[in-house]
Amino acid sequence: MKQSFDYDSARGVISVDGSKKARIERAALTLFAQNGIDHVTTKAIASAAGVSEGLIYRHFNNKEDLARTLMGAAHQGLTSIIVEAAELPDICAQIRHITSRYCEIAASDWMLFRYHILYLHRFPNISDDPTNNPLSAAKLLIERAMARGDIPTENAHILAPMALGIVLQTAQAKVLGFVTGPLGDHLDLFVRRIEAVLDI
Amino acid sequence: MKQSFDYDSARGVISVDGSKKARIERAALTLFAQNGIDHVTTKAIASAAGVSEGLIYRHFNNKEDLARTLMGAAHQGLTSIIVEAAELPDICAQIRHITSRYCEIAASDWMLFRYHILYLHRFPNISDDPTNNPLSAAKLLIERAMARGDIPTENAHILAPMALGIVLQTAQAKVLGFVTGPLGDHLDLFVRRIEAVLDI
DNA sequence: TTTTAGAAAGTGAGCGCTCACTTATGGTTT
DNA sequence: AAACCATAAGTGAGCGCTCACTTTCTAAAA
Repeated sequence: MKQSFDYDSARGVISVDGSKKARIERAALTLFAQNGIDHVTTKAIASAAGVSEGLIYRHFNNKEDLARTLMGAAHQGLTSIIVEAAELPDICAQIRHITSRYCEIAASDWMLFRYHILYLHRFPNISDDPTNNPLSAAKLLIERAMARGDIPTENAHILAPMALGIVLQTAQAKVLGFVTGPLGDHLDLFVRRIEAVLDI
Repeated sequence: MKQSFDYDSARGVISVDGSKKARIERAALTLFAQNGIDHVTTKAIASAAGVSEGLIYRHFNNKEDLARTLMGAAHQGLTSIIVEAAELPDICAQIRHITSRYCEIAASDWMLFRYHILYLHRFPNISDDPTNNPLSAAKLLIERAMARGDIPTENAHILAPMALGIVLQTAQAKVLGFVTGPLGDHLDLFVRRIEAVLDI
């Protein structure tokens, strides 16, 4: 089965060709993110995508498989941002890169971001791969910075969710309607506070 | 309708008498937190509570009403912790109090905590009341500390989710299985990093 | 204390309906 | 004609919820 939902790391968005499969994926992602997976019918996905219901089952085994595929793409995309950042020389540059890219995706594809935040926990097997998972990747960056002596040695395993949480919890507040406007408006604040959390 | 699910702020847990209504609520909370609201049938709730299915509808209008009542209790309980903290003299004491109580609840009633973290977004009308909502309450504490000159003036509206996120995102990591063991093990680290986020 | 009667609590079989998934049919390309 | 793609109609399992009925509680009347 062709994977048309590859993450385009150069542009920071999910690439979507004009194929019907891609239209199904985009329609499903939007509806899932807005209404919750269980409140979206396959008829509604087909209708929003402008295709027939049966076509969904030509490309995916079932609705859950579709939802999981979308989550896998989102998860992969967000993880790769952190993995890429390992190339950068110091932890400060890494933080700025990751934060900036996260804000970019939140702005350019809020539905993808929202879907990942709200429903990741529904697919436990996706995030339990320690090699492909934002928390593990972030932990690795932090541990390396500690080993280099760039930041004080501390419990990296707990600092990783804390650091990501600076951005993700603000995104959650945006989901709840508490925060309005683009996350990118607060990019500098994010970076400074993540540095504070890591005791830089 | 009698409200048997009042939050017991003296003990930090949800009080549950032996009534059948309370047993329905506890069974529903546990199943909802574990499996997601839409994957729990009313038959399963009744069975777990040891009552008939019809009894659920003597106490609640429908399944959604039950789920909303539970979320309201959880939300109220967690908000009141932050509101109570306003009595304390300085921001450091407030941070320690809130963090400590959050960890206590996560330990004593993890299902309640988990339910609140995972499904709050499903009930937008619950959190849009600015007088009864953890984010607003936290924002108020931060603004007052700024007014007193205890911490530098900054965007309190963004700092509030960041500060809560230190604990909540670690809790989310626990939901995902990345973090294991009680949150309370990291109480001191939480407090220090929240202070860092607020630039104390 | 006993009687009595209405209210409240409790039951569980089954109804109506939704929705994920299938399949028979029609159309298009090679 | 053969192979493939797409559709719309169809199906049945499973769900929330109802309702006729029973049991238990409460308290006033006798």
